[in-house]
Amino acid sequence: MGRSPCCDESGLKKGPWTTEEDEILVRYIKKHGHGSWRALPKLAGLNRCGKSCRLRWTNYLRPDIKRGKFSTEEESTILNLHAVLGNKWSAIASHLPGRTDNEIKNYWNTHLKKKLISMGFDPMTHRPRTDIFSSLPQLMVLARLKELMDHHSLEEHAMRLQLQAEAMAKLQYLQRLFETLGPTTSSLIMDPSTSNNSLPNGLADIDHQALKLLSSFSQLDQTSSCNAPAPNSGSLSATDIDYLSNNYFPFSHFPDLQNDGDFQTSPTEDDSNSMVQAPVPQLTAFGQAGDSQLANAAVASKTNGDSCNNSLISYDEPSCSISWPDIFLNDPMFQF
DNA sequence: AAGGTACACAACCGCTCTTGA
DNA sequence: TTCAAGAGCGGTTGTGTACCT
Repeated sequence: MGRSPCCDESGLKKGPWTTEEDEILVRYIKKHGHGSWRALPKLAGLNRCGKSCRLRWTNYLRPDIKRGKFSTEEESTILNLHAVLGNKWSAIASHLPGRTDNEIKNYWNTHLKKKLISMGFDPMTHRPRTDIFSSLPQLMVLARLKELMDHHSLEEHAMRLQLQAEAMAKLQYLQRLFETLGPTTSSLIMDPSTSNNSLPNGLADIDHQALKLLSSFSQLDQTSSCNAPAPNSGSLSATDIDYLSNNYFPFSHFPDLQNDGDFQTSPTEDDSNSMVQAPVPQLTAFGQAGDSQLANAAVASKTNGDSCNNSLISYDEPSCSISWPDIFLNDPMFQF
């Protein structure tokens, strides 16, 4: 291709636009439409290159542009879409009426990326950072500092921290375990038709090990709404998984460390009650997303008001993605 | 009050993709 | 099929402003 840039002619103005220039551009486009951007500056009487005019119009002057702060719902939508699309700002912008790709890109770089990093997630992969354990003690201490000051003695809190750190380590280990097992096993586990507590030969030991780990969580934090009975020992059934995902995790604000998406929760009407009691962050399993699915994702995260269910989006062909429920976005722990 | 620093956001740059001759 | 113009996209930079020392 190799084409010289449109703006390399000398004498054309660069830099910030003045209100006068804005008025000229808006007046011209309202009257004539933009037509050929390259020809526009000359016709409108602007000493700018066509590209600069186009950018100014599309990113700033267009009448349908929504300005002002991003809402929590918009944040959630951006996070969900970014988890699937990556830095496809224009594609993300197409699901946020009135927002430009440039605006979303800037907002991501200045706010959301930092927020994810502070939560211990890689902003590109949306997965827990592998070095999370290096900062785990600090994170735990910070997160619970206020609670410590308000409610607990030092000794009591130290014990709780220790137990929860241990649980976190186990949780991470469990996650790796499921990653190792791979999607086939995961889907077997999650498939209701396999709820007869069976797994392929050779996996039973690992499964049993995982269950033991999970069972140990129930003893860590009796106060975190673990009123339901512990699951039976043996293989993980779909019922067990439901139970575990709704009741077991002691961290009310810690995301499910789901990695490979075939291991997905499939909430039912009945589940919703227990979720209210135990607000465990939920998974989003995006399909091999076509635009309609992405649109659904955006709509779902916008229209569902309940913070616990806000990100309960599932598709026929789950892939891998963590969603970002409003519970994080609203959590003072992650405000900065 | 002055200088330094960090942050937010508008704008630019350079590349790729699309389209039409 | 080739080539050039037009348009779009994502990454980066520049600038204004708020905050801190």
